[in-house]
Amino acid sequence: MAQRTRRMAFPRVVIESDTDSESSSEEEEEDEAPGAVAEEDEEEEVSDKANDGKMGGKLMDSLDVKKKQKAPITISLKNVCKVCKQKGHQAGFQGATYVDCPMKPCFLCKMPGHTTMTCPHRVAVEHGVIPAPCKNTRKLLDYVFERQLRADVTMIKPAFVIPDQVDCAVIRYHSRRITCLEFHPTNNNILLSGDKKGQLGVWDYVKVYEKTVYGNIHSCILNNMRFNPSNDGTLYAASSDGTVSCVDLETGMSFPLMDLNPNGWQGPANWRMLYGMDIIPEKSLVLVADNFGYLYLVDMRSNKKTGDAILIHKKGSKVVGLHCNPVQPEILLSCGNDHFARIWDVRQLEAGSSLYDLRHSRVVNSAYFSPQSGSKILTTAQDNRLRVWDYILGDLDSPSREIVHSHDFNRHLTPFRAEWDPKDPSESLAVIGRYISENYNGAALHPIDFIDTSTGQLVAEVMDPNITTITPVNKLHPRDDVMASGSSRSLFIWKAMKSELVQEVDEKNQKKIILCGKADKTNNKFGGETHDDSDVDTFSRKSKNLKCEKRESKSSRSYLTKRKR
DNA sequence: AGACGATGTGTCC
DNA sequence: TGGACACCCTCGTC
Repeated sequence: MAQRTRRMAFPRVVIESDTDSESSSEEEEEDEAPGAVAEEDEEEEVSDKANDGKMGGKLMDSLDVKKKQKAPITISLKNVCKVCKQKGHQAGFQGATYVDCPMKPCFLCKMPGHTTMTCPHRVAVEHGVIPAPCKNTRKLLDYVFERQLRADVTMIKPAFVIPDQVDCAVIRYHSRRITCLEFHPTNNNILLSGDKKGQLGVWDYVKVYEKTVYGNIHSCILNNMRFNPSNDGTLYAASSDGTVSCVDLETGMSFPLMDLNPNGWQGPANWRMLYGMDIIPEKSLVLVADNFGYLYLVDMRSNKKTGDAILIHKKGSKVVGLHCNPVQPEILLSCGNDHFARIWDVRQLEAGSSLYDLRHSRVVNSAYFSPQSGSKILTTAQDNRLRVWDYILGDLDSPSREIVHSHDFNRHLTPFRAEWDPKDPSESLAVIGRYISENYNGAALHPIDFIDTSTGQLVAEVMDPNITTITPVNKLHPRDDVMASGSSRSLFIWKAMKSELVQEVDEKNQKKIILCGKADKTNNKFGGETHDDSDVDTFSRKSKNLKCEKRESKSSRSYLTKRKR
């Protein structure tokens, strides 16, 4: 076409690296014919001798000559791929669909040869389920063993209940992104939220208006919270400021249980940050771990550290998660940046004394025992895989299952953590936010995924067209069919209800969306117009009108990749 | 509307 | 071992 002849008339741009190579760019350029490209080509000035498109000594010489002559060489990068910087294709959004760079391995499963869009773990091949080698090689004794070990866990999977409708929300509630959530252990309607600034939110989501943010407890990231088992009016919080605080929820008054930076800022090599935390009520112990690989035990009665810090992960690496077994609280599961999750016996803790080391290929964001029997383990790693071990007393050398799931974005977002549904009697349902977006009816949304960890199947993808931000923090209620989500600075409560019921409830009580903070543009599309500090919008069921239809082809996909044995 | 920057991890030298 | 730099679809602010 005209555009092409024009292109031919201008010298080809040669970028100064030899990677702009070979045949691929030539062929692909012919396919691509946006009008703007030709225009932009006019910006490109390259020496005449570069016409053959090959980089060689001659060309380098000529470039040198040009440099000496101070002739400006401008190279427009507008029509190169922003991912690989090569010509002939463009990565990025086309409408609400993100097109991947074909030169990179799949961003979802990390394997070369295809892109995220065509990844077998994303696209349904047969009724949405990838045939997996589910050969059952378990022996009879295994079943006897399992029944003894998990006597109270039903073997028959009940229907999963998915909280999939936004019931109420506080938009821009926190001043920084939300990092952790916790439901009150006895008061069903209270949600606690921590943020990157160290602030603690207390919200009664049934009364909706009753909300507080305590701002003076920590000076930076609130990483984990646990309730005091002997007084549910107080909460322990571990923060990147190096302290564990004990907070009175009524007053917001707090005192530090432990401060690892008593002398203040002594440079990054000395600043200790606390990440993982859990509690052993029977021993009145708070366990916390820091960014240098050490575990600390704090006595809740004396509020004093007991014993020395113990190196539980690679020296200098962050320990991001601690979880005590619900049945055997002395059995501790830790995980961190050294690519391991480790099982420990708290009664005989010393460096290198772990009972098992569960190897991962990248950083482990979280590791949890199953909530009722404590006999399974679920980990989230930054290699885009969830791993499940079905028995802690079985073979732990490799996971029973690896489930490919998009959650690897680690910077600028709170790390994704897959968590068990505490109410699921079969201990198989888990929830985790998804990083990668999907095109739902023209909107790019990041769903919250419910995954059956016993099969790898995606049970539900929950989203609302008004929530366009990623939702990395999700907590299922310990007793009610309710889920809390933290997305950026906002909190959402989801309920499991039939949509008519939601509508009915909303008509009775419409004011369930609270808008806080500045009213500038935001990705959360709830509201629109708002006023100063805090205002209330009708939950106008914009979301209902916009309610997205699931894409037919992907309505039941599986992320299962590998099943052992 | 577009630019910028706060940020963590991996890889290279 | 440590510094420099590269990063995929962020998100809020100016």
